[in-house]
Amino acid sequence: MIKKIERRPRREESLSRERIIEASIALLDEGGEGALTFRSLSERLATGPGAIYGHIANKGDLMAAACDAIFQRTVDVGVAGDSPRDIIRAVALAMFDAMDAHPWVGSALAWNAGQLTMVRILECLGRQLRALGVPAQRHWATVSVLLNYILGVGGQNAGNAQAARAHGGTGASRDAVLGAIADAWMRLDADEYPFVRAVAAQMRAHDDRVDFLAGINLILNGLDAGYAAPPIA
Amino acid sequence: MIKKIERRPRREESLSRERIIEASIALLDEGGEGALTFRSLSERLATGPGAIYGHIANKGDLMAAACDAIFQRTVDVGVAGDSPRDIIRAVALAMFDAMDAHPWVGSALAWNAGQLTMVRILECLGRQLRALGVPAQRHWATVSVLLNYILGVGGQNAGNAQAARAHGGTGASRDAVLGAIADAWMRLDADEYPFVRAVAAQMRAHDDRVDFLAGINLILNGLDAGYAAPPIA
DNA sequence: ACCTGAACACCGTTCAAGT
DNA sequence: ACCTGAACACCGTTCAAGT
Repeated sequence: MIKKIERRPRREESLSRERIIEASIALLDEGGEGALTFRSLSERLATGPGAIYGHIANKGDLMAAACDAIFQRTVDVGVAGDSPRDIIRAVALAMFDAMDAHPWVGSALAWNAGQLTMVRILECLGRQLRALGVPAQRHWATVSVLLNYILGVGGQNAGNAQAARAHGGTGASRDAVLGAIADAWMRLDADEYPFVRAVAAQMRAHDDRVDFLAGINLILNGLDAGYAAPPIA
Repeated sequence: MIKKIERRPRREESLSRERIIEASIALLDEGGEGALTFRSLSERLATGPGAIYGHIANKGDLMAAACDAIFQRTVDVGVAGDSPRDIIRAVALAMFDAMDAHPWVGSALAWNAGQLTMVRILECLGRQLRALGVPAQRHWATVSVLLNYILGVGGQNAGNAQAARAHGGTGASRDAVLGAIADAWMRLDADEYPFVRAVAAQMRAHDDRVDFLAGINLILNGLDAGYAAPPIA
């Protein structure tokens, strides 16, 4: 008799929190926020809707865990040797890219200060601020400005992605949405809305990532001038 | 016979878009995001769920209109004679206060560039940037930084309000939530998370409105230094 | 102990039927 | 023309019943 190697059949990897989160991310990436359902999820996992509750508390918990998984490696992008400003820019861009690739993250992302990932990002950004010489009593206010800006852009991106999805496919529909807005702006009254009319062309052609980085730089530049109300213009 | 003045009975103000939006805002203020339902709304308006669709397209439209109504007067806060920076601060604070008083606005607020209110805010902020001497080719990038920051803070406030509502009433529960987070931060590993531990106390005691204004000032200060990557630290 | 899936109490939206 | 409200196709969540 041929000696069969004792390789236990290793049954179809059983239900686990990781497998649930992995499947959730796949569903969200494929179909957007509305595509994650306890029914669609349990179908993909070949189980019943109730089984999921053995591993996660509720849908909010599930969404938070999925966001956490997306941000998992975001903090490690800072290469040793870079300046504090470079590290902040790198981490911010990594967060932007993650939220750009998975737009549903932006809308589901409240502070979630309980999640360890957010704490890790906070720690990373905070250390750079310390290295930049931000005085200790302003540490909290300063990191929270950075994080609020980053998460705010993510949330707006999420809204845009949802609008683009509603108006059509994934590719050129963003241009179509932006173009329609720009056209509407051009039709506004010239006396009442001169600025919006003038800025419409820039809006139509803008690059989200470039503008995002410009905002980070603006905040970093502002650090040098401190928090006091600036001199009267 | 007494001459009755021809004052037509003016039947119980009939269903209208304004009345629907007004009732929606009341429901959202009283019970948060989950309290607005076509059933709860139609009950309050003493009608059937279907009647509402005669005046609004769908729930997204309803939420957008409610947000719009909240921001209606936000732009008029700038008093003539104030400096551009003062006007920007005043408008930003007015938006913060509106989103603070109606936390559901923050989470429902995507760009919504179609809404006239958002265009008006854009126009107001943009004019001040022009007055501050921001070069024309940077107009769009700069207003979008301001707006993304403002809307981002609003979104985070919305998340906090929802968390506070879940954990208890309205008053001291915010302190409880913040306190619980700060306590958790204090228990983190001292070698791995020195910054987060050190900043926990500030976080516990922070004032959202003060920090928000600090962020606006940071951005305004950054304007003077331009958009180029700052010198290596 | 863990999975199953019918059942419950909702939800947004529609539409024949009324007035 | 406009309102009505039952009905439809969902949703998150629960829980007796199975294995």
